[in-house]
Amino acid sequence: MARNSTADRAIDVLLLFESVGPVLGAPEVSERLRMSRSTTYRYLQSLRSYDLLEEAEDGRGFRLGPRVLRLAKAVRQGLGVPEVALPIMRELMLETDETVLLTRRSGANVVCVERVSSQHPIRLSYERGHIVPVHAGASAKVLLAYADPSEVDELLKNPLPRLTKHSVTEPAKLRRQLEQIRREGFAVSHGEADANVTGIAAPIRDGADRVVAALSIAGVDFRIVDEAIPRLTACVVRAAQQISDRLADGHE
Amino acid sequence: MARNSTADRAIDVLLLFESVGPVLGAPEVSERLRMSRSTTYRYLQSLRSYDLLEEAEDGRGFRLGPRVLRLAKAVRQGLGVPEVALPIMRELMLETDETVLLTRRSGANVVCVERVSSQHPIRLSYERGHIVPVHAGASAKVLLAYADPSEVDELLKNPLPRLTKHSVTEPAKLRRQLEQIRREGFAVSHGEADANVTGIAAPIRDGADRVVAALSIAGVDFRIVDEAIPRLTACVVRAAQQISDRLADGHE
DNA sequence: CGCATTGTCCCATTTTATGAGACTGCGGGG
DNA sequence: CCCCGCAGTCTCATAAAATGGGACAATGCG
Repeated sequence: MARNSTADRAIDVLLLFESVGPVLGAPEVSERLRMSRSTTYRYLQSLRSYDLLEEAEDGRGFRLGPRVLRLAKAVRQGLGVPEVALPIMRELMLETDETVLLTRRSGANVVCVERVSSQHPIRLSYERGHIVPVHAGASAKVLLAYADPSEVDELLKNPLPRLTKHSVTEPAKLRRQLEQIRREGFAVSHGEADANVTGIAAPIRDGADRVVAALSIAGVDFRIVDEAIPRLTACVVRAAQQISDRLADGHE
Repeated sequence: MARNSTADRAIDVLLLFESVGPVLGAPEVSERLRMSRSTTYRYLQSLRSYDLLEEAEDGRGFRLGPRVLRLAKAVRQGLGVPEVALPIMRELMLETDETVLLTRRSGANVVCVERVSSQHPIRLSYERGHIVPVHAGASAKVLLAYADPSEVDELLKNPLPRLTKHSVTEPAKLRRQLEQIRREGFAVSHGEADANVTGIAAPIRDGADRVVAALSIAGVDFRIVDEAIPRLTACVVRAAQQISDRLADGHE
C-alpha cells in the first residue's frame, strides 16, 4: 500500500499515548520509535500545536489533549448509525433493563460507539471507546461472523488471547460458533470478554445489507438468567432489525 | 516554532473532518488543502490504515474512524482530573439536580471533558467534546479569568462572536467580568452561550494552585431562578474546592 | 455510448525530514 | 556549593522523503 512514512510516524507518536500509556516523556517516545531526540521533539511540537497533545503539569512528558475529545465528538456525526440507533437503543434499554451497546469493528478489536446505560443500581457501564478483542463477547462474535472471510482467516492466524476462563481461544471452535451465529442471527456470550457478564448481540445492516455494526445488551450474569435469554434475545434481534430498516429507508 | 510540515499536513487532513464536515471526499480534501490528488490520497490512505479514517459505505469519501473513539477514551486516563472529579460531580448533581460539567480550555475554545447529566426530565445534556468559544458561558469565563494574561490579550484581539443576544462581545466589559470572577471565585452566565441556559462555574486548581479546569452546573433558566443561585453557587464552589483539595493531596 | 470524475500508480524533481552535535538550564547528589 | 546528568532546543550538512504531473483504469451519469 502506498503510504506516507512521515505522516505515519506522526500518527505512531499520537497512538503511542493510547497503546503504551497516558503520560509519556519525550525520551521514552524517542526510544520506542527509534527516533533521534530532535526528530521526536519536532513531532511532539507539531501534535502539541494542534492540541492533540498537551504537556503534563509538571512539564515532564505529554498526554493526549482536549482536541482529541472534539474529534471524537465529530466521529458520531460522520457515522450515520448512532443517530438512527439511539432512540431504539433507549427503548431496548427500558424493555430489557440492561445496558445497551452499539459496537463496530476496528481492526482486531471491537469498539463501543454508543451506549445507553441501564438505570439499575447494579449495572454495567461500558463507555464509548471501550474495546475488546474481536473474538470475545457477543458483539465481537457477531461482527466477526459477518466479516470478510479473508479477514477472519487473517485474524485467526494469531493466537487468540484468553481474557477469561470462558474465552474461546480455539480457532476451530470459534469458526463453528460463527457459523451458528450466521444461521441464527444472534450471539450469546457467557463471561467470554468479562467475567460474570452475559451479553446478547445481533447484527445491524445498512441499505446494501452489509453488516455495519452490532447491537447488544450486557448485564451481570445473575441478572440475565437462562430462562430470560429467549425473551431478551428476541428484543435485541427486533431492535437491531428496526435500526437496519431505518438505515435502509434513509440511505436508499 | 520548529515544526514538521508533513506531519502537520497529515493532522490538517484529519482535523478537516472535525471542522469542515463529517464526510469528505478526496477531491474536496485535495482542494481545501491545495494538494495534488496523488498527495491527498497518500495522506488519506495513511490515516485509513490506522483506522483514524474509514471509507463511507458507498465508497464516496471518508469519515472519522473508530480509532478516534479509542483515543478519546485514553484522554481521560491521561488527564488526572476526571477520576478525582467524577464522584464529587455526581454528588453535586444530586445536590443541585442539574447537569454537572467539567471543562478545560483548548485554544480559543472550551471543551467539555466530563459530565454528569441531571436525572430531571427537562435537562441539559452536553456531551464530552462539546465546545464553546472561550468568552461565552460561565465555565468559559472562569477558565479565561485564570488564563495567562498574554493569552487573554491575544484572544481579545479578534472580534468575539455573538452566540446569543446575551453574549458578551465587548472586550472591556468582558475584562471587567473576568476581574469580578477572580475576586469572587465563581462565574454566573445567563444565556450567554446557549439561549435560556443558566450556568454557574468555579475553578479547579491543581497542587501548584494553577487553574486546570472548571466545574460548572447548567440548567434551563426557568429552573435556575435568581433566588436559588446563591445556594447553587455555594454548592459548586464547595465541590470545586473539594476536587482541588484532592488534586493537591494526590499530586504532592 | 462517450464524457466526466474518481481512484491508482510511476517517476524525476524538489523539498523536507533527519540525526549528530553543540548549547542551555535545571535539579539531585556528593 | 559545585558538579554531573538529563531534558529540551537549535543549527546544519546530508540523506531521504514527499510531491505533483501525467498515464491509466474503473465507475457513474447523462
